[in-house]
Order: sequence, then C-alpha cells, then structure tokens
Amino acid sequence: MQPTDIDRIRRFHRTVTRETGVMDQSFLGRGRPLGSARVLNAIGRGMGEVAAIRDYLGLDSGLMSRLLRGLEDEGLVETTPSPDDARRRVAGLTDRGRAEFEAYENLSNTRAQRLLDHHPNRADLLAAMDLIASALGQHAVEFVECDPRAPDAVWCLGEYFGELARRFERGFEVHLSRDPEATDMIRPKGAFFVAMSDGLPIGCGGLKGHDGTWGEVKRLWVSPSARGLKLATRLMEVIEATARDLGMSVLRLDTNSQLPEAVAMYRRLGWTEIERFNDDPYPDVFFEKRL
Amino acid sequence: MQPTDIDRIRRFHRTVTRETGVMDQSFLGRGRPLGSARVLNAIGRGMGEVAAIRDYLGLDSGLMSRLLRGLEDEGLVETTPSPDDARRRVAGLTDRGRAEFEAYENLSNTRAQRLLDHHPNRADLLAAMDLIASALGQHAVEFVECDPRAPDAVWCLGEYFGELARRFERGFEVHLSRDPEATDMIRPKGAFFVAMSDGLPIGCGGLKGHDGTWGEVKRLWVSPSARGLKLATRLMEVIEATARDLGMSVLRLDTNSQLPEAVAMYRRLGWTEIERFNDDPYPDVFFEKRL
DNA sequence: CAATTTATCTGACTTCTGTCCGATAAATTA
DNA sequence: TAATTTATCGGACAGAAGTCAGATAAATTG
Repeated sequence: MQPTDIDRIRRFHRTVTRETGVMDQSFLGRGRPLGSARVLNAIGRGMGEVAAIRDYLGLDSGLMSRLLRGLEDEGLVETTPSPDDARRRVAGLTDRGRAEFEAYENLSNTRAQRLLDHHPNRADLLAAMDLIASALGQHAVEFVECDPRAPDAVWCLGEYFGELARRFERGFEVHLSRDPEATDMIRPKGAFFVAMSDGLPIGCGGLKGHDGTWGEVKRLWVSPSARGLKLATRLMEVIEATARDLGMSVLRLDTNSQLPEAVAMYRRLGWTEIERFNDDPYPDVFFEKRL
Repeated sequence: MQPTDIDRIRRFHRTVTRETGVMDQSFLGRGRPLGSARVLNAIGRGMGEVAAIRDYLGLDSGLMSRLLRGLEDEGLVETTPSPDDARRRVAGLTDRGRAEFEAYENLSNTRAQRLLDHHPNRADLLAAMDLIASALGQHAVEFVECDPRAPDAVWCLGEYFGELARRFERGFEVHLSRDPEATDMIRPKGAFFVAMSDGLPIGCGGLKGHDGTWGEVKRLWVSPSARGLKLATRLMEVIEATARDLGMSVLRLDTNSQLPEAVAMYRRLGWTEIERFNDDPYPDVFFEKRL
C-alpha cells in the first residue's frame, strides 16, 4: 500500500515531535523548568524587550513576570527600564546568565553535530532542512533593512553572484557589472533589504537611487530553499513601498532572458518592458514601473 | 556571514518546534489536556496494551492509569483484561472515542494538506521530509515479518523493481526474473521482512528457502530517503538470524555489478564471491556465506 | 492637569504534569 | 502451596503552567 502524501508528512511530524521531546528532556536536565529555560534562551538570542519575549513565547503577562523574576533571583538576568519608555523593561544576561545560556546552546549544538556526524550525506540533509524550514516558516519572514556591506547582506550577494555565474552561458564576473556603490543603496538615496527567516538570511533586494528622480531595483535574490513561496514578490512590495516613501515616481530594472522566472514575475507584478537604459553587458531585458 | 551547518540545523529545529507548538495548541482546542489527547491518539493508532502506550509516551504508571480513567469516564475508551495475561489491560476506543480520534486526525491532516497546498514543489518537500524523518528516526526502525504479498511489502517491491528498471542499462522486466514464489518467503520455508519507520515502509528483504538446506537472500531494498543509515546491514542481520533459526547452514545471493554499493556491502559483511549458481539473466555477481 | 491607556507586577487560584508509595490481583517461581 | 514477581490502580503530594483580577507607575490623550 503506497503511503499517501499526508502519511509522509504525518510521519515526518511525529518523528520531529519525538525529537523536540528529547531536546526538552535534555534541557530539563539542567534543573530548570522549561518555561524558564525558554525565557533565558530568548534573552540570550537577543530578545531584550519583555513584551517581545512574551509575544514570541506566547506567555501571559503574569507568568512572564514571574519567570523573569525567577531568573533574576537566580542571578542570571538583569532588567532595566527602557530608556525611551520607563514602563517597558529590557532584560539582559548577567555573566552567570551568559554562561548558563551557553550551556543550553551547547546541548543544542552537540545534538545537531551528532546528527550531522551520523548522516552520510550532509549536503542533502541540510538542503532538506532548509527547504522545510522555509516552507514552515514562510509567514515568519522578516524584511530587515541594512547596509549592503553588512555580513548577512554580503553573504546573500555572494550566493547571488555565484548563481548568476552558474546560469549565464558566458559566465558572470562581478567586477564586469556596473556594481552600484553601496551608498546608493542606503537611505536617503536608496535602501537594501535582507529577508531573514528565524535569524538566517534567505533573500535580499536593493533599491538604488538615481539622482532623486528614479530608482533601480538591483540584486533581487531568493535562496533556492525558499523559492516558490512568493518571497521575491514580497521583497518587491517592500522595495516599491520604500521607493514611494523616498519620493521616487519611477522604478526601473534590468534582467536577463536566461532568468525566465524573473521576467515572468516582473510582468505579473505590473512592470512594462522598455528600451535598454544602460550599457551593462549582462542584461538583455529592461522593465519600468510607474508608482 | 555564512550560516554554518549547525546554524542551519538549529534554524530547522526552531521552526519545527514552533510548528509542533501550533499543533499542540490546536489539539488543546478540543478542550482536553495534551496528555489525554496523546493517550487517545496512541490507542486510535493501534496501540492497545496499556504498557505499550505507557512506554511509547514515557509515562509513569500512576499518571497513565489516571489518564486512562479520565478517558473512560468521558466514554471514549474501554479497557478489558488481556486474554493471555489478566494482569495486563488492553484499551480500545468506543464509538464516541473513535469519532473523537477522527477529529484529532482531521486537525493533523488538514494542517498537513494546507502545507502541501501552499508549496510549489510537493515532490521535493515530501522527499525532504522523508529524508529527515529517516535520519532522525533511524534508531526507531522496526523489522516486521510479513507475507510478501502484504500491502506494505508489495509497495516496497514495486519501488525496488522500478529502481532496477532505471539502473540497469538493459532495463528490467519483472516477469523475466525468476520471481520466487511468495510461499518460499514465508515460514517455515523462508521469511520476508519490511523495515517500518513510524508506520511507513522504508525497506525490505526476503529469505527464500531452497529445499531446507540452503537459503537465498532476495529483494533487499532500502528507500532512497533512508540510504546510508546502515539499514541494509541491519536487514541482513535479521535475515541471517532468521536463516539460522530455520536451520539453514548456507546463504547465497545474486546481484549485479551495476549496483556497486550492494556488492561492496556484501563483501564488508563477510560474504565470499562464488560461481554463478542460477541462470537468471540479470545478475552477474554471486555470493555465499556460511552460517 | 485630569483622565485614560499601557506595560509590568503581584497574589490567588485552577489545572496539568510528574513522582512516590502502598494496595491489589494475576502470573511465575521455588 | 507459599513466596515472589509483575501490571495496574489509587491516594497523596509537589512543582509547573496557565488564568484572572486588581495594583502600580509611566506614558498619552483630551
């Protein structure tokens, strides 16, 4: 009897549920209830605002308060009133708290490492995990505006150029392309966005400002693991909104007919094909959109 | 900054943890604590013996007893003493219990279906899930002895023949091969095993009895999603143990040089190459092992 | 400036989860 | 047959998780 698609998903789900149960057990091994451990980990991972933690973990305000107090009593956490709104509190780890957080991190990391060590095909396993994480987390993607020279942005751009090199018959050399100055993709001239899924970059897109009147969409890239989830469309929406915000009335972009998915998407999003507007050697299709 | 392998696994883990949290919430929506819901689901999925459920869910005997009683009070479950050991109790669903179980099943199924519907590439998503489920569940594989004509066995054999057809240059036609009678792979003559991972078949192997003196290993197959996890080796161990149990002193098998992984494995497991012992057109390598 | 809203805290309470121990009754062993 | 082991049950209890209503203090609004 052939397993149905649903059977396969459910088997996956059960296996993975068992796995999280095991992780929970090992967390409990540090002698702290799961609730406290989760709060500690949220703080350690950079969440400072009490409200943000509460929201992330879905906790009642009373419960949150008590868990935080417990961690304070243990000497792991300190809270201070937020500078711009003294009602809010910001939590941070003490030295002991940081050590304890690292201990939890080690538990998770060694478990991950063990899984990796016991698998014959790391690349496929990791690709499968990326694919699933993107599929499950597609509604939890954050679009973070940053400097295109920031680490996450640079990583995305590296992947982007690498992919172009693979897909273009003639290859692709970064320095051949008119690489816009990073400062053209920073406010107030332009902007650059990285799509973050649970802390990992999975896509990017830039808006390059041209002497205040028009903008150019550049470097739109989505990780292979997140393709098909309409992430590029959402990035474009963010970029268009930013362009309007910056007072631009026209957007342009160039692309290549060897990237048919991209060309199709621009058409679908209401862009119209125009004449070549630069002498860049790589693109052979040009689009424009009035805002 | 490039995400490390560990980062990627941890992201996967967090995403999937969030997902199970959502499922738990939706289960709670039926107004029953998670513990009870889990017991009900275990029973619905075929676990009858109280001890088996307790073991599967890792529950204390007292807690188990109380949860079971709660479900009985709700009229969802009935327990009867086991026929062969009246100390043990066997739990079963009442009609109302079955309806309630179906309701939980629907919650899980619709969530799975929704995920499937929202993804552009079902085949890749499912393959990724199979791969991960096999990697995580490699220590929870059960080797079930069954009739080679049973549904799970037939499905595995279909996959097996399909793969042979793809890998052999000359193609592969099932009827050309000397297809051993199913009854030769059933006790007392022989045996057939299906490797089950959480209810889904992921591999198989047969032991064909030849007039009581020697046995032949046939139809050894492992699902692509579970390759590299030493599953074939474990299947072989089960088959060899069964052969000893049936009083066989020699095992033989044939394979093909176009399946180098298989040939390498047989050597590693202590098999020695021998002369051709049948006139089957497909195999070109023959092995023997004395027990 | 008074009234209202917002973010957090506290206490009281319920339910759920997990543990321990002894009771019971059915097998198993000596 | 008596003693022991095994599987379940039930009571008592402790800690964890979650809910609710009010208290407090800092913003915000009118």
